[in-house]
Amino acid sequence: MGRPPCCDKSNVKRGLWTPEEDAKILAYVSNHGIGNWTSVPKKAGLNRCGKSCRLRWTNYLRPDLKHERFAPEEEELIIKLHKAIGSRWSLIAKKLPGRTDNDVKNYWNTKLRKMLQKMGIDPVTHKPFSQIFSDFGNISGISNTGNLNKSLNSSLMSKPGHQFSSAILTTTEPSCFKKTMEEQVQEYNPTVTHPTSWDFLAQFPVHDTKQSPLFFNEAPLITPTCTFTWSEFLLSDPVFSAEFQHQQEQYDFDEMLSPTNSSTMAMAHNDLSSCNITSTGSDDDWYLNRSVGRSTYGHGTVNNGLEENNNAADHAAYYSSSASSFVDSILDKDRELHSQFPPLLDPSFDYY
DNA sequence: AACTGAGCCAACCGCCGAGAC
DNA sequence: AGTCTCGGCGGTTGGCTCAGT
Repeated sequence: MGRPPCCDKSNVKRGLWTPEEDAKILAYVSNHGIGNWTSVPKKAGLNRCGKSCRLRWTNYLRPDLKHERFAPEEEELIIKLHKAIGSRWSLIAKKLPGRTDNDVKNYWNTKLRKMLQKMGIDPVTHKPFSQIFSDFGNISGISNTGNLNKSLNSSLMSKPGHQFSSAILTTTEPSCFKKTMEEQVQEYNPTVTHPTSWDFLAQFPVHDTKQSPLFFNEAPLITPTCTFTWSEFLLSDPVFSAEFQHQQEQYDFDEMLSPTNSSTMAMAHNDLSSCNITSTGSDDDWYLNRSVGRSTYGHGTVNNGLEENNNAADHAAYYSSSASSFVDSILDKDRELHSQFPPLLDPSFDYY
């Protein structure tokens, strides 16, 4: 039969590693090098699974690891590579010396993904939300609802509680997706000649009119089982997101990687250049080469926002710069909504 | 001071392909 | 040939920290 198991899973220590355990791993590796991890716990005097030892070494104890914060150029490279190859963290980490796949994955999930969402960019497709909804508006056949469902659920509704219910986004309930956005809005309100995503959303019944104003606390809206965040939809709307769109269009990684740019950008460029096909010609390398360098991101404001230490300040400045017009836009749009869809809104929420 | 919730990250889980037996 | 583990990987979770109330 096969090999014996590496350890008794039920009889090994789990959880956080102590400094003493780390010291044992380090001492063992320095004396014997990296070999068969299965035998490491026994030889090093540890009551741990070999797999756990390998992970501890790989993700934390390796001497070549960086433990400081991610640099702006690292952030940019992660975003660019993620756009190119998706969540293949080990491949991305290989392009970031001193970083592990776990590091990159954690950083993406806790920082970069949220940052892109705040900027109105779908972290899965790396497209502006408005474009997704534009594409969505053009969907006329049932065949595309699966992709739409995946895209919406994975990007816009990243939180568990922020998902479209299957009652809305499945092929078994296609009524609202068999027609285009325009068709549905105009069917509901023929006076709307050029419906936006806002108009499309407005046709759905309000969930609970006793709740506080929907715009400012992201209350569930569409149906009792169908929730989303207002801010994300506002970003997707052509009216509200005009400024965001402008910034996104300027966020062009191709230009960012231009040799004429700063040394930081040149550094990223050099790193990316190493992604190109080599003599080994692996599929992964081909994938990287094929995809990297064709991003449509802009740069400038967004680029500044990527800098860790200045992140909060830059984002605050970025958002506040358009705050008044943004609020005005909301109020204007709400007035319009009141006039076009009076049954949908509770008059008690007249907050302007 | 106590509580709460969000952010963060180390560690675990489960799957897969390769290879040992 | 079949069964099993190893090593690698991406996804997820548990628990710690800290800011806000």
